[in-house]
Amino acid sequence: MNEQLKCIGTPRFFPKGSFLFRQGDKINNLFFIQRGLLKAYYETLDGKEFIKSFIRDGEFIASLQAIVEGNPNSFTVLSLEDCSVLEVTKQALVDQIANNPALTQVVNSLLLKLAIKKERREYELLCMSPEERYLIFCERECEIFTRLSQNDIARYLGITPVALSRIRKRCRLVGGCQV
Amino acid sequence: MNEQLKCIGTPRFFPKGSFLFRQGDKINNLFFIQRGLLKAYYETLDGKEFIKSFIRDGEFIASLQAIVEGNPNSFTVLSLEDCSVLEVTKQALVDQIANNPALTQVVNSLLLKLAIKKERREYELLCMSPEERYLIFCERECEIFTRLSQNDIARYLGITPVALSRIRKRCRLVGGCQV
DNA sequence: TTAATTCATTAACTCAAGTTAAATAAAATG
DNA sequence: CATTTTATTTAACTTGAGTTAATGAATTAA
Repeated sequence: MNEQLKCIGTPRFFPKGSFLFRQGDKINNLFFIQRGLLKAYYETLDGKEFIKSFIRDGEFIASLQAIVEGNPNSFTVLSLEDCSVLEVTKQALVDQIANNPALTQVVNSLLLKLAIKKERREYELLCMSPEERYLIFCERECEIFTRLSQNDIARYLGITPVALSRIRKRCRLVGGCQV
Repeated sequence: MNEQLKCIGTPRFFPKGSFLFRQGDKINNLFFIQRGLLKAYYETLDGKEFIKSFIRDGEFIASLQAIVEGNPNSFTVLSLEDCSVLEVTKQALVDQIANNPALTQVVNSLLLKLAIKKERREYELLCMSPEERYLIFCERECEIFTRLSQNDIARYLGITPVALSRIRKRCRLVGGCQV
């Protein structure tokens, strides 16, 4: 979390189960998470949910497409726990960058980190089986793992809760994964 | 393609079927494509191929992880047609940015575009079926579609050529897709 | 033009994920 | 504590993708 951002942001509290923003909204804000846990997800017309990412303290969430291209936003962000966040408007960020060019570097490195994160997610969805994705998720996200429901984990992996339950059983039998 | 990049890049020619770089290499260069078509792909130990993206004129390809974090690069880039590219070293780019801060904006917008592109790919891999991915690919990439083999298209969609052939048959029967 | 090679389709079979519904288990509530 | 509600597991069945191998079509080379 950057100190310079704190100056231009508004602190906000979102109790567990509240929306930061929703699919279809016009968004012009970025949210820097200071405490808590959230999920960003797509919802289809027939009510299916696909979780894009979990966002935790130290990370930020924004709809690039909405902010940059002015499109209505394509996903929903919901708090899974009580959350303290810093809300920054696009305008405040742009103004601040004008005053303080060093901030461009900060934005640059955030974007770079985001691109790398998305590239890794692409790799996992493209090259790995649901079972492999589950195992690597247990390992890498072990800290938030216990704070999530099977349902949410399944929707993040791109499978149904039923399929995840079967995968967990398989892993238990093999003895590799005792989570 | 940015004029400022042209000054610091070296023009190179890659005939069809040659590698720009390979999985495992240490890369410090970015490549801006001026003409041609390439594929970037992951290769597994047992020889399976997964195509990360196709890159065409006006786009650039680089290994962010390799350049930023100094890791060995995780994918291979191969030319599918004769290609004219502009090779820019990380060092030249960094130097140029020091001299010319405006270039930071250029890099910023490239990164932003990349992040948005990856977000769209994430959406397709997470939320869409192989069949839906195929149909949207036909539609959106119709220009390069005819220049690609079924094999490469399948590996981009995350399925086997056999599965793609079956999908094409299904679509033909329905009559929706006559590609 | 033929032969060789590569690319695409089809068939038969296996396996894992989706779907629906029922059965447990766990958590929240009165 | 008992009850309700929610979360997770299991079962039975369907569907679609992977695998292997054979066939057919299109390209390339001789």
